[in-house]
Amino acid sequence: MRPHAIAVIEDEAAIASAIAARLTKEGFDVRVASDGPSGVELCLRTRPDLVVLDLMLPGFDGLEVCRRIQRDRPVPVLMLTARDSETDMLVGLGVGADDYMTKPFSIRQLVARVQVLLRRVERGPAPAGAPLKTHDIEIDPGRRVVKRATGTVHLTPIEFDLLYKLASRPGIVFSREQLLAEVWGYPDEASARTVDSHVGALRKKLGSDLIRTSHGVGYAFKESS
Amino acid sequence: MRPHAIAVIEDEAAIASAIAARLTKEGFDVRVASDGPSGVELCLRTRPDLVVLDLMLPGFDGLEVCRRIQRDRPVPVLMLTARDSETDMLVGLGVGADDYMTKPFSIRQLVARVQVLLRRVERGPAPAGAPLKTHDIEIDPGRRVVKRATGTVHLTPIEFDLLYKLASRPGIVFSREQLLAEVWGYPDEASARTVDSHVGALRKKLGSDLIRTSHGVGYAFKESS
DNA sequence: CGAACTTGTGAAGGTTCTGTCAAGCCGCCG
DNA sequence: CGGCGGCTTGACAGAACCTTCACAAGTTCG
Repeated sequence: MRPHAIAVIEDEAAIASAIAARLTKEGFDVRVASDGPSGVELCLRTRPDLVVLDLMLPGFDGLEVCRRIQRDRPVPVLMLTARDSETDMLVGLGVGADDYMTKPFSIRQLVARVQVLLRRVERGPAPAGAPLKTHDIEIDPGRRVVKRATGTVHLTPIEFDLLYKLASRPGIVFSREQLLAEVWGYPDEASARTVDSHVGALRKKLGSDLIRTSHGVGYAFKESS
Repeated sequence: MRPHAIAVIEDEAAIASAIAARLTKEGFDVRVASDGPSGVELCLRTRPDLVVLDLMLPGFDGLEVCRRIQRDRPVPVLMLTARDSETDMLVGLGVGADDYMTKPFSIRQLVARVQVLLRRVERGPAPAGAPLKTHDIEIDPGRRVVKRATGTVHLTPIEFDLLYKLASRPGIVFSREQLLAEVWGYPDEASARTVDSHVGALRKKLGSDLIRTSHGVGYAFKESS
């Protein structure tokens, strides 16, 4: 599986290199540009799987960059902004940004969101998100659909991500904190009990034996045999 | 399963003690230092699993502390800062901080981030634990499941941790105090007799010859032969 | 062999964790 | 604006678990 390519367009060298270093460490193929025009050029040339884009850039600003990149082809964009301004966000989302972070933010959080975004938008020629099939159940991350013998089951976005995460490593026990970090992306924005609720919802929809409770530890997807 | 050691380097006594109290309550082994030089000294001496570090310190500042600690060996750092200053964060991340919080913050949030950071690090270089296989028995810490020829055996959390500890060094006798410290984490949270109960439970479930009693000393897992 | 001490065992009691439900909040759409 | 689906949170009951205790059984050593 070829590593995901990520373009980082950010003029402050310190933050650009911090982000690039961490993403590289996570196994991504990272390219950096430090102003608007070269950022657009970089994206058109290398066709990254995801773009991390600063809103404030020399040349022309992040919104313009975002528009031009998206004109070429749809690509997930994680936008960064210095101020916590709601209008910034609205405008940003209006031109095709998929997520949004306000500085200061933690690099960890950024990595988590990048991963969530990539999975969420997983599609296209690369068969990266192969459907998982097991126990008469089929989980298709491309179409975000769950099928079983009796028909298609409707899951909410979080339910789907949670199920996919668990099913990606059958038998392995995930702690609530781990799930919050990896499925939600934001460890602090939900309490551990929230995980229980969603597990409960999944069991109600899919049957109670699909997800095993490891008392005092967490949850695991049922193993194939 | 020794408790994680955490160093807190923070000059404001109120904040330092609040953090220390909460982390201690969560089961961590906490040490506090109130200025840069003694903070570095503390870290070099006690080699904590994680450092909570204030950016603004008497002596030399948090960045310098961070650099010196990391020079010794890589250790996750959670950085605190008083102001919501962007440059602070950038520089902080540049010198190896793994996460970043702006005062005022909630202690709860801090604890959550500490746990996420520790978990993250643990999954990294030290693969938490490989499955142990011996005597027709398989102990898999990732799945928290015990298998034997006759099928899967259900163990409670402490039973599992205890068995894994003993089985990790077959033939070696562990004292009750040692087991309390390493499995329970806190020696004083249970009496030595509690260990006996759990050993009894394990024998009942797995057969009485798996765990050998060393009279007057402790218990040991059966040697391969 | 017997006393002193250690360990095995089972059950009671209290504590913590989980399953479940419903209320409240938010964003979206009509 | 009002309804709706989805997410989070808190409350509560029930389940799972841990600790402790008492006594029986075993071990050590004089």
